[in-house]
Amino acid sequence: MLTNAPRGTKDVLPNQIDNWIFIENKIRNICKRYGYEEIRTPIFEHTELFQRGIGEGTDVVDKEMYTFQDRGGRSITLRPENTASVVRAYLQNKLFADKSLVKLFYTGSMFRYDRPQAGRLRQFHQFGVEALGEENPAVDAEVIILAVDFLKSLGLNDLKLKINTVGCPKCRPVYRQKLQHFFSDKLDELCQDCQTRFNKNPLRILDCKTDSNKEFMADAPKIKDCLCDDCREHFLKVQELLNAADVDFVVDERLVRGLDYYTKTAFEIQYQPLGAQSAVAGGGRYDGLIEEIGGSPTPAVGFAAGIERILVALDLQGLTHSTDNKLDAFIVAVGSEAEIFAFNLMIKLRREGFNVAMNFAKRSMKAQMKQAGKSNAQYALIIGDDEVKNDVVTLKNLSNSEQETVNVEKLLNTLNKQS
RNA sequence: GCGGUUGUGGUGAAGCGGUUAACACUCCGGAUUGUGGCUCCGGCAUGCAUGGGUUCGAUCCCCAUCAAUCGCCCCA
Repeated sequence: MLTNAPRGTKDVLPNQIDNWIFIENKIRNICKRYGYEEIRTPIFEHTELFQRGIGEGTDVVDKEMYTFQDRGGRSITLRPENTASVVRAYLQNKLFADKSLVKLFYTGSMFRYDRPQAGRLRQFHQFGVEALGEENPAVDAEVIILAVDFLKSLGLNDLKLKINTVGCPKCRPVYRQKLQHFFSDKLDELCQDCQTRFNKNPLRILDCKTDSNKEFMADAPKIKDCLCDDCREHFLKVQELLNAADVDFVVDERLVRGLDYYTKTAFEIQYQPLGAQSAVAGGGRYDGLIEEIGGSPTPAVGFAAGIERILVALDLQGLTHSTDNKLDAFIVAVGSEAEIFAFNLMIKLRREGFNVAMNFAKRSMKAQMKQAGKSNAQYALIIGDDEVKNDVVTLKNLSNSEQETVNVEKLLNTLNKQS
């Protein structure tokens, strides 16, 4: 057990790091272009922040949070998502004072006590964006387009953008009620899960895998028939802007977000080959959250994307990245005097800016040469008694096997010419 | 939280209730004196996720635990 990482956690090993850096670079790059600034919030917060922000009754809050008492008796929770924290930071630091629209992005670890499976971890990483302070649907569109452009810039194909509107506190309750009314006499025809959804979140019944193809579903009330004027116009405007920007999307009336704070626009980007965990990014507008957390009413939009899922998707598409850090030279040293000479030379060369390595295991010359060959170095620098005596090194070009004996000055010249 | 499948060395893996746990790759060593990439030779699991149990005997059977994976749920 000692040698096993806790369930649902993963080491990112050196051979994977280049993929992460590739993604992180794309994130910084696109956020800069779109005018989003990076923010880093604590990895844990007061439990109450998430309870209030995400909402009691949601799965995330009810059964997926890593919550514990710290030594001072406070209830602390490892963040299951970052929107609530960003909003908290926005309020605490009065970022709203600087400008009316504050645009932020983040990346980092999130924690959810879920049953792990492919693309679902207990510690996972999200990249997300939050635009706080503007109700204009153009911001919804901007955020969605940013997400799409980001994923495309990674080289992903076959992405599917789904959008919907979930209404606002004015019209959603109306819809909710209509749904409940509609299903009230069909309860016994619904599956177990849907019977609990009936009270908890009737919108989800529409999305149920087992029930959604039942005949009467077609007659279920549609949200678009219940929207208030404001929400309807908002949604149309978002679609208009997406069309204008040449972003393909489908309106999916069954798309419902699991977190309480969403209003109006909801969207999700799927990468189908991922299977059950196909959502690589999801988000929407949350005009009520900031007030819920104690600020003055402030509209906002955002999304989050799952880095690990993106990595799986990249892998499925064969888009792996590696930047091999090629060695300029590998030093082969035989004998204890030569070893010291070689070590000093290695340090000197590194200080000159070269990428140099040597073997510390006192292995045979043959073995060291083998290692030099495998290291992909340009040159092997061979140092034995003779070289030490004459203060020179034998420089062997590993690709054409030519070698010559040179002094350190000449060595620097040759290496410089190469790089 | 529920259900299915799986778990053999650094890796990919074969294997059977009974004793040297195939094979390939990687890795390590060697093929005369200070030289790699090819070739050849040799070495590398007292151990078959962990802990119990059944049995004369278990890596192969049973149970539990842990983990991975797939689906449900949820979501990124």
